Amino acid sequence: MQSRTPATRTGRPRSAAADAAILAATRQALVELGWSRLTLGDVATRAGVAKTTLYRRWAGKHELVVDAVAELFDELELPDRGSLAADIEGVVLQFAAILARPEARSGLMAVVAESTRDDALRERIRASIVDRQMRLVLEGRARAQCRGELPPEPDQAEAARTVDLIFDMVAGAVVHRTLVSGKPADEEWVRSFTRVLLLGLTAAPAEP
Amino acid sequence: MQSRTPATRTGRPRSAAADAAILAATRQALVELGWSRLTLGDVATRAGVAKTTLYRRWAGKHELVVDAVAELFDELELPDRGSLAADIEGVVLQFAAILARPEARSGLMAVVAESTRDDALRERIRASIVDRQMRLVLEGRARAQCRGELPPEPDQAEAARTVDLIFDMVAGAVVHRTLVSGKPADEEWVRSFTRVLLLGLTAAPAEP
Amino acid sequence: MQSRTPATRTGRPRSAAADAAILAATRQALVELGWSRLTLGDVATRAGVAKTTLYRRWAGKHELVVDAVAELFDELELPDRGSLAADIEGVVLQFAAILARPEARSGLMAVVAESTRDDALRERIRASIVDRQMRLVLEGRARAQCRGELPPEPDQAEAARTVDLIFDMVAGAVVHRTLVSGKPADEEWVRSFTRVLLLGLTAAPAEP
Amino acid sequence: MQSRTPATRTGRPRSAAADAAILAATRQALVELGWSRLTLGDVATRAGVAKTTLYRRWAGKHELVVDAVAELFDELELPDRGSLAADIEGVVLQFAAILARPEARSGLMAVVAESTRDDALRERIRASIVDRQMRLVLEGRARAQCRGELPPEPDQAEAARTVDLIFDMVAGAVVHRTLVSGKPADEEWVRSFTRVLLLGLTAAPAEP
DNA sequence: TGTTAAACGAGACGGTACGTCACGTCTTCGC
DNA sequence: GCGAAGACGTGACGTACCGTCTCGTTTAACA
Repeated sequence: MQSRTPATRTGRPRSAAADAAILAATRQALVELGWSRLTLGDVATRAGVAKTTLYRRWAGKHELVVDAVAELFDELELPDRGSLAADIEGVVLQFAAILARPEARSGLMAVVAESTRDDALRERIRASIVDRQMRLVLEGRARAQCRGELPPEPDQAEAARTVDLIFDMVAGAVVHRTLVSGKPADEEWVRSFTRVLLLGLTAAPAEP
Repeated sequence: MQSRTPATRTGRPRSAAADAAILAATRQALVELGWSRLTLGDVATRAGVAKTTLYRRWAGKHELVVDAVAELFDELELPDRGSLAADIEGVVLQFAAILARPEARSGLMAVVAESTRDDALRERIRASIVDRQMRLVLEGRARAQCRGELPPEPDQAEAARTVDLIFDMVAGAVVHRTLVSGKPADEEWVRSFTRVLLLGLTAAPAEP
Repeated sequence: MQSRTPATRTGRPRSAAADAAILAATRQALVELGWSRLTLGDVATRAGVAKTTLYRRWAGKHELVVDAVAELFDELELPDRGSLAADIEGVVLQFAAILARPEARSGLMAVVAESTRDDALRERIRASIVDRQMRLVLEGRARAQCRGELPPEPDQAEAARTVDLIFDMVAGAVVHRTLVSGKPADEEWVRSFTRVLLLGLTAAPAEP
Repeated sequence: MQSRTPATRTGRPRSAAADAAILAATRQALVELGWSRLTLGDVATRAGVAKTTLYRRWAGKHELVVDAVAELFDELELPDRGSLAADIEGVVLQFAAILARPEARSGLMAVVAESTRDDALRERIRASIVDRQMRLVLEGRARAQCRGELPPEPDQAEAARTVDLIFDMVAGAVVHRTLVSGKPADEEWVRSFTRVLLLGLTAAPAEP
């Protein structure tokens, strides 16, 4: 998670249990207190761990919360629901369900806000959170192409741009609906959204 | 801005110049320091104002930044560009230009993050920022209906839902593109986005 | 005490009561905890004062304790007891009484220890504590010369050296007896000490 | 402190070397950092020893420093210089030379300070440091009595009191001169001091 | 034109959390 | 089976901002 290279052989090894306890405590604190009132001292106490142990593993509040929130997105999956529309609706609903949880709501936007000034943090978010979501988009597209619902992309670069666009549209719409408009991304909304998106992607462009 | 009712007659009136100076100083500090390193003491110093004066007008960092950022959205306009597509492209580009400015990037997501736990703040954001944007969507739709590009909406509630959906899709996509993906919402991207959105909306059958 | 020049006119003035409360709390903590277990946070709490207030006035534990202990020496006086021997015995007993108090014992040697590496601290100790004691030696000598018990000193430099010597002998003996040997400098000991000292001084021929 | 020669004794041949290395490292750290900045982790590193090893042998910083400083006083000797005055001058100069060394200055007063609250520490200091010095006083008195410079003491208790007094006067004066007044106990000062002391002890008491 | 009451700058105040440091204890593994 | 390496819980450190509170001083509307 945070230690890329073990590097050392000697000495007492770091407690793996501590990592899990800290991340769980972080999520719990996010639920109860929200981002701005969450303190690392409190997280350490909840985890039954010393503050120093926490600082040995994470550089600060932002990094810690990225890792704690990232674990929430582990549950995102893309079971085959039979059609592209159903697949999209399914994954959007899953995504909305995660964003409906207070531990995600409180922390996610805060770390994104900070990432506009901290490239390392942005990279960490990309690797831990965004890529997890992006993978589903790629998977869904491949599956739809297998089914023949989408034509195979001849142009590699154009394909990447399209995937980016779709990803920003999907994730952006759900995030905005949930966190800015403050309304639930429920089944009805998801169905409307999916219809517009899919139609926009598959209908023949009536360009002049 | 923040004082609904002056209520008093006597005494020295509040300096209007101080308000402007404080908001300008806030934006300057956002540019230089970002949200997390911005302090109210520093803002007061930059504005040539005592901390007390600042606290007399705003309850805290979040409220202050909402107002400071909100002013950036005053410049959003919807000149008639001749077609719905052109109108959308125009306003999305304007929106993207604002989000590209560091004083907006740094602060916007932070207050949105906090608003997930603070209803008064959410309401303030809605009134100061979101409504300014939503108005353009309504205006654009009305203009498109005048032009005959869109059919008049018979169902009031359905119309409101559609406007909400469009708004979340537009704002969400631009925000996600700019702040999460970290890529510019340039003309090419905006054209692609607009094509998909418009196609999805206009080709949409009134499916049950 | 610590602020030589008030320097400013504007702003909220510092609380004089806080100073007194902090120094009293420091002495109380010295009594209960001793030097090494005394913490500034605890002192602040005892004084009913924020830690920051304490740090605004003193640079650290050493400086604070110097001032707190120095006040103990304010009570040193030299009433005329009729003879040089009686004067010396009186002041040595006073000095011993102060060193017998736990708030002095705990702190005094600690700051002296630190002063061997910190010239500013040494100077502060000299000004706050040592000079208070030295003044008594000078006063006692002057009074003895008035009485005719001691001859007037013709050589200025020699006189200074003698005063320094006497001071180191008096203060050193009492401190060593009390803090190193750990035995009380009671009346009997003081009488013996005074006899030796006085005999050594008055019988001393002006040997080259 | 690795022993190059294996010396395949399956006992602990390193133990003695480690002790010496740790004490030497302690003194070196005292010189470079002084008491308050000396840390046991640093001492262990300097000695090429694990912190664990250090804690197995000493209970803490105070105990360690007592032992490290005590070794400095091993060099105190009392060669026969022919007269009581010369003997005193000699030993006082030796004592002053030790107190002039930074490893003694920094540590000695600190442990004395702590010993005012810690009886075990006081006892350790007495046994390791004070008795070493006291022995010289006893030795000097015995030698002076052999020479006939001092009369034999008939009263045992009175004799002990006198020795204590002399010891406190000698050690106290040198310590105070060196560490509090911050001036060197050089030959001139020592000669003056010895003259006063000796005259005070040997002259006939002119008591009324 | 003088009163007067609020707003102003300055900055000290009681707090809270920060991130660091050293302590003294405890694992783990290598020699 | 020591002993180095180092992670651990603990707790104090000194700092930075917070938001509040005096102060003494403008300053503009009212009298």
